[in-house]
Amino acid sequence: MDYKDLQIFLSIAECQNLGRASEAQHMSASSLSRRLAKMEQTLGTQLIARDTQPLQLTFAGEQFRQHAEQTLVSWQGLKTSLHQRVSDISGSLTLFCSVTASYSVVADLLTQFRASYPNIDLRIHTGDAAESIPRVEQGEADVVVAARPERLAKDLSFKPLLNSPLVFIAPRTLESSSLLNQQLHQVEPDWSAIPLVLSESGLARARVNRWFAAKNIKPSVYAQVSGNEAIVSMVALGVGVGIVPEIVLRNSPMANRVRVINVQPQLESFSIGLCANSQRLQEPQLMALWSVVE
Amino acid sequence: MDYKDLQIFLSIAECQNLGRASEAQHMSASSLSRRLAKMEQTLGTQLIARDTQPLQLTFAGEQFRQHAEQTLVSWQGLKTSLHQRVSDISGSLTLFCSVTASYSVVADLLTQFRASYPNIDLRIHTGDAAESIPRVEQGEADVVVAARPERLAKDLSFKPLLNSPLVFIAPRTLESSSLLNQQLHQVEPDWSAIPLVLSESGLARARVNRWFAAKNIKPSVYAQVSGNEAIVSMVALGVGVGIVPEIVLRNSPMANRVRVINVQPQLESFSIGLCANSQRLQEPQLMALWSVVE
DNA sequence: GCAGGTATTGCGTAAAATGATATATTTGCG
DNA sequence: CGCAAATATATCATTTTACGCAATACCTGC
Repeated sequence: MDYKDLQIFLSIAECQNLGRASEAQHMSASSLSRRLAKMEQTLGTQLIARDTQPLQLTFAGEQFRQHAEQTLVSWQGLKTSLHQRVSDISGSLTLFCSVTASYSVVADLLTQFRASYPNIDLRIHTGDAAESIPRVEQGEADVVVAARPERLAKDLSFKPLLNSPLVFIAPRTLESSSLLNQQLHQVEPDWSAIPLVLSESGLARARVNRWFAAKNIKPSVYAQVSGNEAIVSMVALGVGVGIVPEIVLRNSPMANRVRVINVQPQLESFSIGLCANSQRLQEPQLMALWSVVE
Repeated sequence: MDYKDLQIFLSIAECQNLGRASEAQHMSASSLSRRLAKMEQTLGTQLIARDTQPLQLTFAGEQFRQHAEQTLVSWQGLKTSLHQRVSDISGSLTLFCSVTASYSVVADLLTQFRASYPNIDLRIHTGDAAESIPRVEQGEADVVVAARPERLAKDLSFKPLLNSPLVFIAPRTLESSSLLNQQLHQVEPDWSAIPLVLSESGLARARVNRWFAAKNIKPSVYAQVSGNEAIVSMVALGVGVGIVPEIVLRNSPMANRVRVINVQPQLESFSIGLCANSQRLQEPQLMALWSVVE
């Protein structure tokens, strides 16, 4: 039995459904199902009645829930009490990230961070992901969430949080007879005939340029946009094909009006993480943030 | 963090030394060391001061010890409370095993069993391991600890506990000029010239017979003994070469007067475990014992 | 300074967890 | 009643993690 199991169990009990719990825990539902089954096997009792919807705790499950809650509270208490000296460090921290990042990674990060360091005043600024690195270099932000650049300036430190592939997206248009759609159904479409919506600058743009250069193609750029989120919107409107990190797509309300198209070779993945000035990592607030990412 | 980690930590804290803790937990010291290091990394603090002997808890370690104890007590309580219906089953259970088994596997098994089912009166009989299977077949014992036979009678159930290889042992005699020693230092000794001390019967004897038959050798049997423990003693006295399960050797006070010799091919390992009549597994006492072995 | 016991690290192997996919099961609605 | 959507579980390939052994680093007491 693992503390992660306890957390998973509480999450399932709260969500009353594996799917939602799997999102909350950032794990596949199959994994949750198996871990729950294993807990039940360990205890030799059924904890959750599966023949009902929403899921309901059995008597044993209720007992276990109490144990799990109590244990995790004690654990959390221990952790914070051991960090007490640093937990009452105060001050402020300015974090810059894209809107997408603020919805996904940053949201989780903050939950943890606020619990451990309630006295640090965290200010979040959002903007185009391409601006992240410059902002931290120029000291306009203490820390940023950014994709790891090809060559990281040597006075910057990077702490990876997750990977996200860079994908081509096309409008999920109904008129399959459109010129755009005809092109895309070819094995090797004529890219010079396809209007593209690209980032104005930044790592994504650099990778796209390289991808086309490798194929010796001069792409036809319909629009250059600042902010990956806008790319999804424009593609959804049907103006052309765009290229965005998969995580942007996943968090976009337009995601269902757009489809991912497979290309070969695949573009290199983004490694998204925290980035800050190496010297300044000694500052207590930054150390605190760093320590939250285990 | 895992409940096993908590247990390991408590064990280290109690033993004040990794070596003893590793025996108590049936794990290698290196594993304990690594798991302790990982716990400290998780908590971001040192838990045990390594620069002192015996090992001493730091302040954080003391805090953690309290958390661990409290959590494990709560966990143990939960388990027993969920098994309450069966935990107050009473009755008696007769277990037959070899002396060696009673020292090693059975000792641990009993600790667990008594904690979970204090009202079951467990009677232990010890004797030659070769008698185990007959005893359970004839109903003289409710359950036995035995090596898994090649062909298990179909009305018997077997639950493995551990594996132990079957090894050749020779006296660790100082007179390296002895005839026996000269033979054994050959790459392929003349087995017909080496006096052997073997089990009178049982699985070990069957495997030994097969081993020699495969080499087309007629072994020279000096003595046939009932009880593997006696083999070690006789070999220690210098009468010849014996063949015993490694676990018998490890638990023998004669172990240091004897040495293991390598032979090719190696004899097949023993799988040692619990064995009982399949039908009778429905009886509450046997179910209880079975459930203790997770 | 040098044994003897003790903790840690490197490395190859073995076991466990995971996600993607396929399958079974249930729920809700026409 | 039956079909579609949603939900849980099983299977499989892959990755990750834990393990023991052996080699190394470390401390202790003489």
